Amino acid sequence: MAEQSYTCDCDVIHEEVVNEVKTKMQSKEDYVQLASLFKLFGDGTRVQILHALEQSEMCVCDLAVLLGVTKSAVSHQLKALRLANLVKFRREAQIVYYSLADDHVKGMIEMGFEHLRE
Amino acid sequence: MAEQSYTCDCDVIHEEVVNEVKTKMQSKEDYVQLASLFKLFGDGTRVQILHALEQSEMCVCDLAVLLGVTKSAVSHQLKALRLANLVKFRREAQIVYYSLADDHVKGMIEMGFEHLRE
DNA sequence: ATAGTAGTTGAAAGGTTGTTCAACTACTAA
DNA sequence: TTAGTAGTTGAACAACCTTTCAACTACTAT
Repeated sequence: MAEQSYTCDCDVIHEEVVNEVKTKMQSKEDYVQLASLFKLFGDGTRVQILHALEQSEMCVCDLAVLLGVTKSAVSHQLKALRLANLVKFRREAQIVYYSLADDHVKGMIEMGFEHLRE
Repeated sequence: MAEQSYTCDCDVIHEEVVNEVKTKMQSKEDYVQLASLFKLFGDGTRVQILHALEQSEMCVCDLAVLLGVTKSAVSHQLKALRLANLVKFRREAQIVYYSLADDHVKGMIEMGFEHLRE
């Protein structure tokens, strides 16, 4: 068989399988984007914030007290969650109330906890 | 009200809400464990491996060719996935075949892609 | 036994990430 | 206006993560 320009360091062992699977795969960028989403759930503080907001909308100070971290740390994480459209917020005087943007978050966290219980 | 030893840098604004939410929260370690699970989906290479194995069991070289990375990189990531019981494997002569450990993985990835499409 | 391929592993290097700190804005109350 | 609290932000630092490289094990075939 003709030589191919592999970017890896080994031969194809099951070429048909690889080709078949290749047709089912999404683009590289899609996976990077998907990974970025999961990454947001991949931090103890952030996942706590998300689970807390599942129970009730809360302001930055409430979250800081609940988690035992600084306002700044919470605010930084909320910004990341905001940019990914996982949380939304409303301002009332000086206080900014955060809440979950939709129900996907709840489903993700439930599914995660389920896997751990198994 | 009596002074409390807060580990954060602000006052409780909505004490009842915080106390109510606190009763619904899991332990800190539970969130750390949950975050560790999500962290595994939070890397482009790993999430590609998982999605590929959703289609068919494959050996390390197949995966390396499919993703365009070295055997070593794939093997390192597979080890992490193995330790978290997300994938299982069987050896046949020199070849080690990997596959998904259960159906939770499929559900997680589906839910993630769904959120991105929204 | 020898050579070859599949796969694993530990260390090193570079990049990414999370928290802290200090300075800032936004809004309120006197 | 002034003081005070809520919240945000950027820089810096430390911790962590991913890939690469080189050396290794496991198994096969001659």
